[in-house]
Amino acid sequence: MNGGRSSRVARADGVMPGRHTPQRAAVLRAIAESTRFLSAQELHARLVADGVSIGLTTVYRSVQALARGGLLDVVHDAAGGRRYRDRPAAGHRHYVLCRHCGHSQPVDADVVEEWVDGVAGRTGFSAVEHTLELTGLCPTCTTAG
Amino acid sequence: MNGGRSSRVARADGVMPGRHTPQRAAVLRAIAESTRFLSAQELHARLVADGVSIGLTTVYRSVQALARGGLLDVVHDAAGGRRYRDRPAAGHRHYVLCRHCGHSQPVDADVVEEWVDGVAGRTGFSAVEHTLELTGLCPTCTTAG
DNA sequence: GTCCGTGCAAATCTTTTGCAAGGTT
DNA sequence: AACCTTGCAAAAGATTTGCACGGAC
Repeated sequence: MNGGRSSRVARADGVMPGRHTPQRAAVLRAIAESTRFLSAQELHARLVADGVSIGLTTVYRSVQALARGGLLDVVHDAAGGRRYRDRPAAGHRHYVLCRHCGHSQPVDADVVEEWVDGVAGRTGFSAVEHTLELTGLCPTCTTAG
Repeated sequence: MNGGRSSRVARADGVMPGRHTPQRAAVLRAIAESTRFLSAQELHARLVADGVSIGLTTVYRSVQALARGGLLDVVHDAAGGRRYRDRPAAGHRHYVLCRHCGHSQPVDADVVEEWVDGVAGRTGFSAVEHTLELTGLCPTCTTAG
């Protein structure tokens, strides 16, 4: 999907920094294909199941780099582990995750963003950053009961 | 587990599930005394430093029970670990944490709560729950920094 | 050719569990 | 006396790191 042939740091291309390797391409692809937040372990299992030869360590390092670069969004699961999902567009996005099937759906959180901007002024804190995680039961799982 | 049994000793500062022991009282006291979110390990270190005889396991079990009972609020630190703080009043509260000194300050998030209520209707998800964490630099650290 | 990415094993770290002893009610 | 809580040691996991090799540029 990306024609990332440029030397490096092809941000506009949506490619991770660093060299182009089959493993990284696979991680990127696997993440882009899921609407669920996946843990590094799940991601690794998926890749291996798909016949990709990749080590768990590499998956960890990949998602780490991608998250650092802002290409992935991260949430914490109940156990405290990290789960990743590709970030649909530039900027900060929030999601509702289904507690039952794991499906995630972006939600428009402009109201929250604005509120957060105001927090700085109201509290005296500076450089305020935020994390917002929503969970629930998706329409399908709600119906299926 | 806990489950609101008939506890004869209703404490002035909150209901401690289960029996009344010196260790639990100490955990409760230590948590109530701090405006910082503390990890189980930090809490344990503090207690021991204060001369309280208590095991790390007990601290873990205590915060676990307290959080489950809604007496503590929880956040995740950068490493994914859990940190606890007493919940100032009934209901759900949110805070801004100082990334430098760890101090935390409750913020009024009614706007967000209302927005969250609307998310269910807008997305089709049901039983929506949320987690909101804010970090920044507190006034003191902003000035000093 | 150089440097970076990979991957295995081992190391770390946080949190949980088994179980016997002691405290509470 | 009955049952719960404690706490040590060990277990269970998740994530990171050391190091040597192979591929990317």
